[in-house]
Amino acid sequence: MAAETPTMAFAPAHPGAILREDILPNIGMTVTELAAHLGVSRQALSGLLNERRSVSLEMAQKLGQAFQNGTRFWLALQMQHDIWWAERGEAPRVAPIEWHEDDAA
Amino acid sequence: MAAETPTMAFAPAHPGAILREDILPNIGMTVTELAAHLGVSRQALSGLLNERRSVSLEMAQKLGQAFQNGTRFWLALQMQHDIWWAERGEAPRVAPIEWHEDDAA
DNA sequence: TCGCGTGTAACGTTACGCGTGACAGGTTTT
DNA sequence: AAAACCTGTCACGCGTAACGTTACACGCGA
Repeated sequence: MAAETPTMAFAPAHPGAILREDILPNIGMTVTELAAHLGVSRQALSGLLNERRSVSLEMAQKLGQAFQNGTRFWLALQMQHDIWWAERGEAPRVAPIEWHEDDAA
Repeated sequence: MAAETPTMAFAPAHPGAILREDILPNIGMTVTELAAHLGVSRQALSGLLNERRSVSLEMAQKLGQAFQNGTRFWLALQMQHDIWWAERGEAPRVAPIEWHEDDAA
């Protein structure tokens, strides 16, 4: 797999993209209805769908319950996305610290 | 594996705990020195070590560079920790939405 | 035309990571 | 004993970000 590869060709999908492209078309609900169902504002869901907001812990919980794929699925998706972009910008550049793993159990 | 198990016996270690117990004792640096090395305030590092703050994206980048284990290591640790606690509190409780995966490629 | 779904901007609230300044207790060094 | 250092923690202000509410605009189908 390529998860640990330093440079990926393109950014991992934003959670909102997954929701918009893979899920929304298959549940027969409008954005307004889904928002109400999740217990969030229509704007909050819209912002996520259009990738203007990140998936928060609370949002991840709600999505995970609604679609039965758990909190971790959505949060990991967001993390993946964040890391990719973080590695593009100017990294803080910290000098490595040489150290040895502790062999004690 | 037990990662997806609904209920784990105890909480995954806080990132600060890993840093405090596994790393700090093996690098021969004081908290003050490490903070300076990372380019963060002593208070910020102290808060993390004592598990009063979470690992931010920026902090994860710095730790990952310093200890050569990457941003993802620290961020995933924090995520694991957050999820565990989120599942303990009162979940938002959202009704499941039945849906079918899209079979189209 | 009217109603509905959607995107978006503006405003205030809340939460949190962070830096700086400051104080206290403990340990080491002189 | 006194000075120097390490560490934890509190207070303050700042910047950022998610969220709800209100409001406006556009598109589409009835």
